[in-house]
Amino acid sequence: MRNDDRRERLKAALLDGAERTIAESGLSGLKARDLAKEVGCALGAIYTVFPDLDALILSVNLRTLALFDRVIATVPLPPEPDGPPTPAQRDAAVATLVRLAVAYLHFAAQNTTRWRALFQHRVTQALPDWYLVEQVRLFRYIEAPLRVLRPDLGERERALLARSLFSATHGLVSLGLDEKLMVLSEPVLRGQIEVVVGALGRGLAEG
Amino acid sequence: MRNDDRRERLKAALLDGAERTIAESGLSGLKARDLAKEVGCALGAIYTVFPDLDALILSVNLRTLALFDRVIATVPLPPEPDGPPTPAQRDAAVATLVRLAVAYLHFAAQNTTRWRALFQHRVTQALPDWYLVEQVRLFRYIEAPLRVLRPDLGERERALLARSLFSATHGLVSLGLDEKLMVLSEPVLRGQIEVVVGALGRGLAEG
DNA sequence: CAGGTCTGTGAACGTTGTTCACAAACGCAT
DNA sequence: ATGCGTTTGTGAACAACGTTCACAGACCTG
Repeated sequence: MRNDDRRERLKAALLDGAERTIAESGLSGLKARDLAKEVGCALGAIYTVFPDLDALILSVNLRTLALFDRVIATVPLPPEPDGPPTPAQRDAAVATLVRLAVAYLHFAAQNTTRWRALFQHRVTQALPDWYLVEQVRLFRYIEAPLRVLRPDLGERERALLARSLFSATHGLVSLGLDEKLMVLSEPVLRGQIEVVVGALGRGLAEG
Repeated sequence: MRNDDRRERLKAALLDGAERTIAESGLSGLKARDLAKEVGCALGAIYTVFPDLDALILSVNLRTLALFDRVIATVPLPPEPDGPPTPAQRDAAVATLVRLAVAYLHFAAQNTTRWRALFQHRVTQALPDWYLVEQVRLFRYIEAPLRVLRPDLGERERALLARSLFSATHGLVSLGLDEKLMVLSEPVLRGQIEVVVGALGRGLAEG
């Protein structure tokens, strides 16, 4: 029992260390030897807890997703009317979409490297189930305002559209914060998100 | 002179080989030793033409951008009315935006690995000027229909909005073709792009 | 053709992630 | 408490990578 305990503590220490390093220097800054030195274990000890560094990174990414989930959960969702929405309800739903997108931007801007690791990390083998489950959970937040804007859509179509709205927002944030194109400041980027997501929401409602 | 000639031929051979390898196995499949063997030169010869592999990749990426430019140039752009646009002109502009986005999707789907290399490749140092110039050139295609939809915007605001529209479309395509979320088929993705970019265009016009 | 310059060569270097024979620590029965 | 089998952590060793560099050979020039 004492042994399992140590194993758990080693795992936690590795996750903490890896998270800190990624937050500080990005994914490419994570080196097996440095990490071992940081947590005070042997190089090989890492591989007694995780099959490889990819699995470790995936676990760190899960932490990031959970952190984001706690942030996004604070965005108030609109009540869902039964019939076709009134103009005011429509505007409220659009505003919710914008708030969700801005929350995403804010999180990405405040946790740039950790957030980048979520997407920068290319996967070699199939992703574990818990990773996909967490993703679907996050999409549900988008589905609520969509139910107001497009009550005509079926469950499946709405889920697909939610994913697309996330993808579009992610593109805005991702390329906005990327050095590859010119980096935009968060306020400018927020303005663009308000314009684009706002237009998107209004366009969806009338379509 | 004969010497410069050989140098040019070596450069072209390296670019061809690297392009082929990237198209076949992605960025991570590009290895200095394999490339040298493929083009029949010594390992060190690569570094007489390019300072490092990053520069080589950047040159391959420029080729990809040029290839895409030839594709996107075939999309017909709407004539630009002087005053406020008629509803028909507005619809035509929206249709152009959708066509541009679909062309982007189609190119990405047909040249997946080459296209991925454009964004997967994280840059360490500042990007060369010619790279940025090419990017701006591509944004111009989006600016034309925007001029119809939003004649009220200034040059700078319109350029920014064009960039944002590209970013949103890129997000749709990028995550749509990514294995990290579930991969969508090109037809499904095209449908989503039509819905989202269409709504976006209409929402922009009325806003 | 001789001399100097430039260029391609591939062995060698430093850094990676990952493995594995061995030693140390642990748990349990005596 | 003590001994013994098992499990666990160790870090040297391995393979693969990008990059460098002393040297040998090819090239141009007088």
